[in-house]
Amino acid sequence: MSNKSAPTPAYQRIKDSILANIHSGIWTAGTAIPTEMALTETFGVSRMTVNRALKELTDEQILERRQGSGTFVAQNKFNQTFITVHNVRQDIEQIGKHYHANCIFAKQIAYDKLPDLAKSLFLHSQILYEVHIVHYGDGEPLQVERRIVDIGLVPDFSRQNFNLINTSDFLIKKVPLVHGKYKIIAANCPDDIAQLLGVGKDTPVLLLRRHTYSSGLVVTLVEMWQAGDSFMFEGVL
Amino acid sequence: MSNKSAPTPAYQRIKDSILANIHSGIWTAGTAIPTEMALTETFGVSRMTVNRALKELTDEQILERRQGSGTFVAQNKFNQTFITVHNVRQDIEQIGKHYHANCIFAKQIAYDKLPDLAKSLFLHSQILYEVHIVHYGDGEPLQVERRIVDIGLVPDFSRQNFNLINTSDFLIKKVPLVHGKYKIIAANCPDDIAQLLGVGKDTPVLLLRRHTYSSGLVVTLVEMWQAGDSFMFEGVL
DNA sequence: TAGTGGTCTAGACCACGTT
DNA sequence: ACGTGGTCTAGACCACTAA
Repeated sequence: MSNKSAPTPAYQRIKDSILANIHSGIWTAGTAIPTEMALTETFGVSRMTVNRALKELTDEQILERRQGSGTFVAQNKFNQTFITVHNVRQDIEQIGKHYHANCIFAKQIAYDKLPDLAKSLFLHSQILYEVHIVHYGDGEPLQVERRIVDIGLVPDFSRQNFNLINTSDFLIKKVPLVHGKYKIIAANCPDDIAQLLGVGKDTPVLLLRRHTYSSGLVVTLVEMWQAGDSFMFEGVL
Repeated sequence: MSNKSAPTPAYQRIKDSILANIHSGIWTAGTAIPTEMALTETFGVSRMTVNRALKELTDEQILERRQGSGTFVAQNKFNQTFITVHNVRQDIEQIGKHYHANCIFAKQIAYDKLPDLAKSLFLHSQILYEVHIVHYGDGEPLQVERRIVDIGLVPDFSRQNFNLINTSDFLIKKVPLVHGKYKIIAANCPDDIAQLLGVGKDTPVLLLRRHTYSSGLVVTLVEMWQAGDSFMFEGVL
């Protein structure tokens, strides 16, 4: 009765079979697919194995399950697309360019000198540190990072050399399991950023702004500016 | 011996416990966590239940598993962020505005009148259809959609009323399980788009460009323009 | 009430890495 | 050789939905 554990696992064969039925149009969005018991008999496997296949397809938003009712082909897919935002360094190296960084500003700052946006986020913090870092690909400036960190929560931060250490890499080691929110905005490039990026003033740029929490407190607020045509977010559905 | 199926499932309690250890800093990135057998005894559950908890945390990129070696706290997290791009209609209705659409252009177009980008994608297609649609929130134009569809693959497309039917919703029904690539670009708003969006020329705008495949052929190419400050992509890590 | 999915058990064999 | 995770079984009880 034991399974010979063929090259392709049973749950994968079941997934492939279901995907083939959807792909070929036999099962369209909203269609009820066979029950777990039915698939158990069709494929000659235990219910747990069928369950795993269906659960994974549900996690991938391809199926939708309703307890007491059945399993259905999901409606979405087009409507929910994921974009992956990587580390700057990874992004730059992935397009085959040599990466380096230059930290041009690193100072402790007073709470009342913060921009309004930052004030609303760092309500309970007194000790804040700001860094400005330019990220280069093959010697060309591709991204400007402006970051504010609550060094009450990450005391070592101000003692790092950010020409060598990536701020994100450092923070994730010190403050694991963070949670954040971000926005991508198209903006005209302010003067100072334009100079650093080597583009004309009022060139359109992508601004990614993110603040990151740990245990309910904002650890860091970061703005990443990049010239619109030299860099972009990219992803696969 | 049977489990009483408490309000919170056993696998969830195990996940919570592991997350608590990571969150509190007891287990940091790279740390090896207890083996499945050890957790089986600790929590008094079967190995399958422990396995589910660990598998889910691995899928969520919080743990990393190495066969023959062990389970470890993952390094990433900061470095891979997901942005969800929804349907325009969903996005507009989610911010509490009334949605409506206006299709202002819908014509079959000849292959040699395509822009270069489109030519490279629709190599094998002869019958192409282009639509321009403006999406409104509370009567205000928020997004302009320009789309080219291979109606050799989706013949019904040209007969729809896109004031009422969402192009994405229609396509996903006709061409299930598609696969696509997209880019988000910051650009200066061209004249015609600026007029439709009701913004000044050269206002910075977000341009999301996506082409979508089915069975290896490009089904549709779409450009979605939206004013930089009135709309944005947003997500949670 | 009958049928569905949600969860769980107590075993098992296997592939892989480390020793 | 040994311990790890990867997969699987043949049952089971439960919660939920629909008839």
